Amino acid sequence: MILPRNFYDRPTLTVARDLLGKVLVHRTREGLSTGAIVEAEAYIGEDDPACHAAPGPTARNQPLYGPPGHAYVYINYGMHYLVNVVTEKEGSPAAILIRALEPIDGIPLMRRRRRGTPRGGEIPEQELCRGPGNLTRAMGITLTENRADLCGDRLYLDDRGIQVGRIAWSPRIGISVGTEHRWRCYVVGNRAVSGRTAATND
DNA sequence: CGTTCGATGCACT
DNA sequence: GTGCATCGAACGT
Repeated sequence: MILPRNFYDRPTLTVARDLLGKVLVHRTREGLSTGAIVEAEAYIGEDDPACHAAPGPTARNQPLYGPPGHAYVYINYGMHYLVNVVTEKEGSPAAILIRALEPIDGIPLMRRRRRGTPRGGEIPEQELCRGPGNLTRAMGITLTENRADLCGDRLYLDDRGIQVGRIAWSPRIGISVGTEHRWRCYVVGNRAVSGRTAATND
């Protein structure tokens, strides 16, 4: 079942928790690729210094201010695409960064997409979508998907009734401000979760 | 095992 | 001009 718009129109931390175990689906001309979300981070409002909405509305962060249930994709470090799902009602900027997936469908396609990057051909399955930059690469998500309606039929989230194990919360990864919030949630012990060497797991 | 550091493009000040 | 919501190669232990 495709998640309806009202799934996203709720408090962001609640949506983040409920995202774990849901299946991200991307249909392209190349084929279908899907994976279960095992790690996500919330970015909430202009008062969150790590949120792209912190400076107020700009050209880039416009999707954050838009209606829930849309994708917000941007370029990070000049070479990685990062994908978020927009939450909360229009005008209240918040989103959830998808940080890791457990691959389900289209694994050969994921491998092909990551080929050409270092280690492309021989990546273990559990590492294909480990990390926000890696998963967009494997899923074929680029700026073309920015603002995509997640209630459409190209890029969406599917509830397949997957039960995840224990969930934990930690500070968000890779930021220098807003570290007081434990707004990163993940499936404890899952091999596809990023940040494995840090004290940010368990 | 651990840490450091370069790549690389663009939004924003 | 500055600073990234990253990744992985290259080192050191």
